[in-house]
Amino acid sequence: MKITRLHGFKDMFHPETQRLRSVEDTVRKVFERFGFSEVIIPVLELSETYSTGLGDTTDIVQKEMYTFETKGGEWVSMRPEGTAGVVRAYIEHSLHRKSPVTKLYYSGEMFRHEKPQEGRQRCFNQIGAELFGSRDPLADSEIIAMLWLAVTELGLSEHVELELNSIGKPAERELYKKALLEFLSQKKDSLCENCRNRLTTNPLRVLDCKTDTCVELTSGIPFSIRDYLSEQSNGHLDALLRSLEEKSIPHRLNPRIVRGLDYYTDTVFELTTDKLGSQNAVAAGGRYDLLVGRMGGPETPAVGFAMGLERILLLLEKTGTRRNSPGKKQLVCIIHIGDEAREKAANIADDLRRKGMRVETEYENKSLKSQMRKANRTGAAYSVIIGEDELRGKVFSLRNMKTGEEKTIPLEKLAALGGHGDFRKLL
RNA sequence: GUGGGUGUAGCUCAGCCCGGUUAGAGCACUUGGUUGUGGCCCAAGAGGUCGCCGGUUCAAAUCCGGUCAUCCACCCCA
Repeated sequence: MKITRLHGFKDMFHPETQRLRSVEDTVRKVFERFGFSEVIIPVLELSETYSTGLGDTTDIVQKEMYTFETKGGEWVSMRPEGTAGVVRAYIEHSLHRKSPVTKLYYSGEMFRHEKPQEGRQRCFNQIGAELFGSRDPLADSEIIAMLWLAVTELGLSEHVELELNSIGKPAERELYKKALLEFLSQKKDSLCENCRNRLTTNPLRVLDCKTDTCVELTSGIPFSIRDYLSEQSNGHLDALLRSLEEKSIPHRLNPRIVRGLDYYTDTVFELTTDKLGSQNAVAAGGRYDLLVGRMGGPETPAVGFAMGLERILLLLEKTGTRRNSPGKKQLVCIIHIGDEAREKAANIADDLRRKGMRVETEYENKSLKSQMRKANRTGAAYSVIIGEDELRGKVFSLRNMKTGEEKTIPLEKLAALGGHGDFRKLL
């Protein structure tokens, strides 16, 4: 039996790894412009970090976490998302004492035991940001502005939509939920089977259903969550909307948005696309004013979001969005003929690499033709050829692979080549 | 957890319905096309337990059953 990777896990190789890192880098730089600094936290935490953080009843905690007992008898879980761990670290290091506002971002792999499908893996990368210490709507607005700038710099702003909503405080939400339940129960028969179950599990989710009859039914609801929000929550939402208008950030108020995590209060938002099938969210977040307190820290308001890097990659691919890649250094291939030349080639390669150049050479004796083919295939800009003739004359042949131009040059010139090793000057 | 699709060379796939000699193609790889020069072209070569197990049959990649893997969709989510 061959050993294979775990179901739902992916190996990633060259051009893709580069694309992912470049997306990550772009986003990271935007975050830093907003004054966020990176936090690196463990992939493994005590399970209660997530059960109290995300809520016992959430799907993530109930059935999607990789949880196991350590030899020491502790129950631990692989992180299914970033916020809970960042909050734990925020509390553990008493960051609230160091500064009234703390802005942190993280990037890394998350683990969820879900059924994999397009745009959904059991291990995926998220980059996310959390702002602690402000309950002002301007903080929400800044977080959203940062997300928007990130997708703009990624070239994706045309392909995504920013949807937001307020789900108020738990007590307000409960009232709304109750009213919703009452309304929906009366029309139970026109709901899809799923939604009939949701009535007992999570009535808010019915709003999210895509079934035609459910959409029709829910769009006829004569009241909205805003009717149940406190003056403060409504004011918060209004102020946020106003700020987004002023920053000209396109957005859509969508009263149907509900989030899967318990910790959100007031603002929730999603960055969605219609180009990834049912995996339509590429980033999501919101405000969570109660979480720090709930996890044992001082009452601290906070807002944040996370972005799925693989989904961003998929979206870039599907929309044919070109990103200018950082551009690799030009490659030089050292080609050798004969044992003596082979060793010489190894030394020249080493020398040029110390000078900062990108250099390839063949380890074994191969024909000139095959080495040239390889140089061509790997996209070398120049070839340095060391054969018996060159060795005897203490020279090397330098070939420009694009033009085919070739010249014989004394070896000392190679040694005297400056830091950048500009071969153009030699030709 | 539920439903559907697909498993044949490193990759993308044909062949399967209508069982039958050494299981194919393209790409990639290796070597060569007269002495030490790449790209195009040409030739040769290497590479496969036809996912696995069992059944039917004189004979199975092909038919049947099971199993595993993977993908897609639902659920949920980034």
